[in-house]
Amino acid sequence: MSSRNILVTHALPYANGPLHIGHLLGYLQCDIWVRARRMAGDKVVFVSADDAHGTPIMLAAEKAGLAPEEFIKGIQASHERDFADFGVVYDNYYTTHSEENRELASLIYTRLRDAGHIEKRSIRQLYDPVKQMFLPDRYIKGTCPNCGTPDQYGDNCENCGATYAPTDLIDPHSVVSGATPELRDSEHYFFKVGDFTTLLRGWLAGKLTNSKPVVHSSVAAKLKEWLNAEGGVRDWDISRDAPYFGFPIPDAPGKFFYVWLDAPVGYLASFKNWCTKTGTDFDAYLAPNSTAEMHHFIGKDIVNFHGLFWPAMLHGAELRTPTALHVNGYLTVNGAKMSKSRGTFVMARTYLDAGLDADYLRYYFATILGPAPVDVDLDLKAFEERVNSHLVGKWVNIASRTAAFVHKHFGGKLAATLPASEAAAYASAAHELSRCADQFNAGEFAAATRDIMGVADAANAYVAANAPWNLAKDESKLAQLHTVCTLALNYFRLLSVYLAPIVPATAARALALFNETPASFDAATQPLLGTAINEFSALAARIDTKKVEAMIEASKESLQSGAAATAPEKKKSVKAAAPAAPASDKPTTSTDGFISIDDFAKLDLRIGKVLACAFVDGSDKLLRFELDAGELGKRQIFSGIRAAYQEPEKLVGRNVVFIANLAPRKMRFGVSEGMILSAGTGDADLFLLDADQGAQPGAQVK
RNA sequence: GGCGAUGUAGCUCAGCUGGUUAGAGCACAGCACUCAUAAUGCUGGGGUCGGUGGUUCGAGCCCACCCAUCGCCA
Repeated sequence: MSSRNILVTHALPYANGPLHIGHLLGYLQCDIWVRARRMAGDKVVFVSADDAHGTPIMLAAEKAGLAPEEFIKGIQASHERDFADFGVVYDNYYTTHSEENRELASLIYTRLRDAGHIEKRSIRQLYDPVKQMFLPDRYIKGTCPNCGTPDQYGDNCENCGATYAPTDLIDPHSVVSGATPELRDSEHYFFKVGDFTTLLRGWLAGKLTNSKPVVHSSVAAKLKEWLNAEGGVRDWDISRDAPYFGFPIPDAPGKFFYVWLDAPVGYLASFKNWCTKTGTDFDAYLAPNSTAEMHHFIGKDIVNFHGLFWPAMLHGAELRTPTALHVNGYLTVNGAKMSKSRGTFVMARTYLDAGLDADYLRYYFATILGPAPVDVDLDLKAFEERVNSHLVGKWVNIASRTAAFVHKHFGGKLAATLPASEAAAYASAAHELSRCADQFNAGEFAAATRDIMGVADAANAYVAANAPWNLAKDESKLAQLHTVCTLALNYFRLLSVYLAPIVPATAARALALFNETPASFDAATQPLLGTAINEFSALAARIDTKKVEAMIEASKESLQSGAAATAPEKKKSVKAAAPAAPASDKPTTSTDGFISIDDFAKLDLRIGKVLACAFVDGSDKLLRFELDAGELGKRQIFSGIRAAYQEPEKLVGRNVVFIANLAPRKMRFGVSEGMILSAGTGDADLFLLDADQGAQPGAQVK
């Protein structure tokens, strides 16, 4: 049994929105790896944090009418709940907006500065004179200088794909204030990454890790490309001007660390926070000569930060460099980029709310994950089939079809011994799966699940070949029956042990059959004999297609309610159908049950005067309303309240309340342009909301 | 435009440093079984391994060029 000391992190989720299943790909991969290392006997410290700084968060908080510190707390709570519910368990989950992080970031910066690796120079940037702040490229829009398409972002054109500087835009304007930005000079601080080219080449070649590769070969190729670029690795701009939500740079008034400087430092800050709580020696892991390992799980979009800047920063600050980067690709759904209109941009919470089991997504991801940073696909049909077939049909079924015999004929006890042939069969299977520990270690999850299912197939074939249901009919063959069931249940136990890192909750229930908990791979080396087992009860249900459909449907709906209000900052995030990209901007959404005033403001509630109301031919639920909405004109709205209002003509003249900016919905009887509000439980128990006399049609409800 | 990754049965993928008739799972067809959450077992159909041209006694695996997809950079 090995006994490595390992510090593990995954990319920090950005604190401006909820997690989606693309994020989960990398996080679950990381959690599976951690669990597998622990079961192999290693000591693992698994830490993470919310990435809480940067312009997008500052502006999102402002929009929500909250201080950034308050804003990020709500987001973090939602992240932590999602992680817990997907079985991702940390030793410490923290935030980059912490005292430890401020100290560490400052320390690293100061050491780099004192060693001469920081340089100041003036750069020219677009400035928003109204908002009085410098604007990141994404916060400037204008007409593409290449093809003339209007309303394009400051870094590239969606239409022709051209890339350019925001200063090249024709008719540029700030998406924050709408003002025309002006060019201004500002002094910025740069980290001279190029000073560390030799170190980085050596690190990539494994010279600091006893020749163990630090990244997958394809990632190494990419990093070498950057290292070999003409003119070397360029200096990295690490400062931002106030106002900025982040840490001030020591001795540099008005300057703040760029979010990407303190984000990876956040790994260490979370770890340090844990060290303090547990009395662990931080330096034992972080000193340059440490024998502990440091592994980072990241998405392929942030390889440059972790494969160039980060090792250079660490080394320059006299800290150890990472042992390995585990890079995952993007997640596509049904073969295409996650899409809000197709309902495949699924939030982690939406998956759970649809009633789907977290372990099922973990398992599916495991079956498609390898060590290469390639894009993988969540094919929803394959997801159902594979989970149903592998977990329910193969694995759980082994216990389901044999445990009852043990209780019925043998008092619930496994046989005390196995005949030589059965003992050998078990040993062979256990030996075969023992290599899974290495497969998990190498990130070969797909290979591991293939091998595990191979043993499950063999176990089912064994049961079929020995037909215990026939043996049970013959008194003289009961011993043989006992043997068959005992071996089959031991196969089941063996499989449960090796599946435990992937489907921890289900495996825990499985091993509870034997009064065991998933602890180590070694536990499965020997079969369990002579002991009592518990009654078998269903461990895993087949996926109901309707739940998957409901999840897709719910994902479509979340678009409709949020689309209108978040216009300025939605595009870039669609591209990142993927892992945590800490500096990307995603639409802001509410978190833990509370909504912000901003969320409320998205609803355009209005008074509508009922001009006409009648039954709808062909529907026994709907009433067709025609409303006078004042400045908004006339609206046709279908409302399912017929059971409560049998005489629709009597509603004419009332002032009802309706949602004016609900996305129009095409129905069989026409387009419904909003939703009329009523109170009650449904059917006949529904009461229209209305306003007192005097309210004008079209008046806003606030 | 430069560079990189990927491209193997309907789908998802294995194929180690080149070596006999290219594999698995799912899906599909037939048969068997009835212990089990209609789960399981057996059998079968199905691929000129993106294309072309090379190297080699021999290439899915090596080389060159091309095509497609994705990405990085300018």
